[in-house]
Amino acid sequence: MPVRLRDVAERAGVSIKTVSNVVHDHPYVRPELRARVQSAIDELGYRPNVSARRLVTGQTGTIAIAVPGIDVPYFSEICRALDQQLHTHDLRSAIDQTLNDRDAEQAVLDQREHGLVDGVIFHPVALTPEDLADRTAGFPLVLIGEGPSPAGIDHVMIDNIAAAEEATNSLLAGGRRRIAFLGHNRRVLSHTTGQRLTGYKQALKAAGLHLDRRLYLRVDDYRPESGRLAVHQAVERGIDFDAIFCRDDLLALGALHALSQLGRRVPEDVAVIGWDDLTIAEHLTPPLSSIAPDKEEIARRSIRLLLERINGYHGPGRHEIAPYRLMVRESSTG
Amino acid sequence: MPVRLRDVAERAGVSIKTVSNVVHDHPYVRPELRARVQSAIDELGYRPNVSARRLVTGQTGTIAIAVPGIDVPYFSEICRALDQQLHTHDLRSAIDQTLNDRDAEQAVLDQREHGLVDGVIFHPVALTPEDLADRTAGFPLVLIGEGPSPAGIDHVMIDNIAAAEEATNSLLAGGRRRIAFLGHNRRVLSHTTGQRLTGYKQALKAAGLHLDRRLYLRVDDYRPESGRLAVHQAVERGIDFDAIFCRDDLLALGALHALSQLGRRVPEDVAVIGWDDLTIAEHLTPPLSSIAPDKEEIARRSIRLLLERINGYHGPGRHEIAPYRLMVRESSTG
DNA sequence: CTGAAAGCGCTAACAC
DNA sequence: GTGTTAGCGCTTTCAG
Repeated sequence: MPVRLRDVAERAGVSIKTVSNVVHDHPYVRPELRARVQSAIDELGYRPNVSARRLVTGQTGTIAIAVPGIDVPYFSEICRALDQQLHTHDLRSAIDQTLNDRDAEQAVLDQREHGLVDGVIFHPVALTPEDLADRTAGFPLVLIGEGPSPAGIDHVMIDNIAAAEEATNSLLAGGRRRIAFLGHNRRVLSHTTGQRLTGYKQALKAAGLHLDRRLYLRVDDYRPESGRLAVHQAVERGIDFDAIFCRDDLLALGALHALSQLGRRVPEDVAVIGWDDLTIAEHLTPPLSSIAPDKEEIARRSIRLLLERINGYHGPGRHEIAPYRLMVRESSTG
Repeated sequence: MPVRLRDVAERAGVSIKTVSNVVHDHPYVRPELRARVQSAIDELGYRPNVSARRLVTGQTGTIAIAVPGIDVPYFSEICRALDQQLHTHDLRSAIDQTLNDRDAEQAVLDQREHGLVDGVIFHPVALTPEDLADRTAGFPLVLIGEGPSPAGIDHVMIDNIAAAEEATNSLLAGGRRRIAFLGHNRRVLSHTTGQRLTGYKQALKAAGLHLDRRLYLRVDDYRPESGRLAVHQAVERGIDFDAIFCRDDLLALGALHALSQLGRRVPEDVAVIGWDDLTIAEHLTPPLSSIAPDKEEIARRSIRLLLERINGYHGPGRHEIAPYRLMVRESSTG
């Protein structure tokens, strides 16, 4: 049923090779022949069979992007950037959701199947450093995010500690002294949260403030609702704060919601800073200050590193730091 | 370099077929042999080659999902639902961004390459009815969204007119009389906007209100910033309104932002209703009322229709209406 | 129950 | 410049 190269060749009265040359825009095909072949292609509606091509070339032209959840805005935005940039390299993306599941993350390391993609850009969250170290080496892989990064593997991230310190400092500069940290994990501290918390602590320490662990507002996950509840609970317990530094914008959204419900004005009574600078951040009420990782740059660098691996680089793991900016908006001003 | 079936066969001292049987969990393989083969697989680290398998079976086990933008929250949420449900069918998804580009949408209809996916679930926005009608028939395709739906093609959507009417009615029931419609297109009216506008008009007409075209707040695109600007402009022009029915939640976000900047209270001065019921909607300030399309059901139905096509159904196009709910929250209450 | 062999559609040497 | 042909790794009849 499907039209093959051979069918086109017969129709045009040429050899398979000539058709292939036309399909691949090979130069040195007599214009007359080219035209004849092209019309045979059009008439027959020929479509190259990707699987056959992949089988023989061993290349798929596809890069896997593995993230915890495609509908988590930060990852949606990262995926959009990666996908778009991959297209400029004539590559396509294949997005994988790991849903915070360790087995699913193991599966992306394992590459249980061969010939599906040429490499993978991976934001792990559930894997341990050992998991990563154990991986079957060789397959082109670049890690993004704040997870563990064993020696041999390329990694792109922003400087979370510095960014958290800067955010906290801007709160301190605004005269805030009781700064809560929203997003401490109720169970094990995640890599991401840990680094942001470290920056927060460093800033407080540098300012000569003592650390009040009651200001760690804990959550089980990073849904806005969890942020909202955590802030309510803190207030119920009589914990006093004049600012909240949030682990990410989604928790910050929940915090804003809670503060509004509690009748606390933002930023007058409580200043709020988030992280990720989601597209929606500047339109929240009030517009949300946020750490803005340079997502385009994260995408650009991880693609570059991966392509080098695919093209044969076998050296040691590279560790790249992408830029970020602190976007100061109304939620933390004044 | 890569380990092939043959390598495993040699190592285990059996034929290729036997290895294949083990890989596919074929019954009737002597346990002893199975064990021997399995350990050869493990020792060698055998990974089946997907391209080869696809070439011979003609199946990819992959469904394309084509949407305008993967970082537009509504589509992220749809993609998440589709991807997750496809996994329960042992299918994987391949997400395509068309970026509102007609050529890119044409390309998904065209399927310029063969053997990449077994079918596609497609939310077009830029295609004309003729484009759709002209498509090379035969390839399994299901449309979602409010775009044109020519006779032969399966389509899943919600009843936009009824939903818009219901939303508008709830505003009317709250005593609102000057209800603006935010999201009218400055140039050509999109299918989606058109249907929602129709429902809005019908509700006003049924209530005996006359239509004031000055209440159509126009935009060039659906970014929050466009919604914010449109509301500012309306106020500057002295247009008076006590409610805004928004084409979608992102525009509604911009509207809330504008109203906050203008010092108009929501819902006291102006009630607001959005559309899509994004995850963030219930956490906005104030929580946003919204039409909630049943995304899981949209995913479920479109997958079902597509699988039927893939499994040989060649009948006429089906048109399915998925349910929706009006989520009434603070932004439109009182 | 296991083995041998044909061929999926394409690419790329290698001739001509 | 164009044609011939040998595989890429796997599935799948069909024998045994």
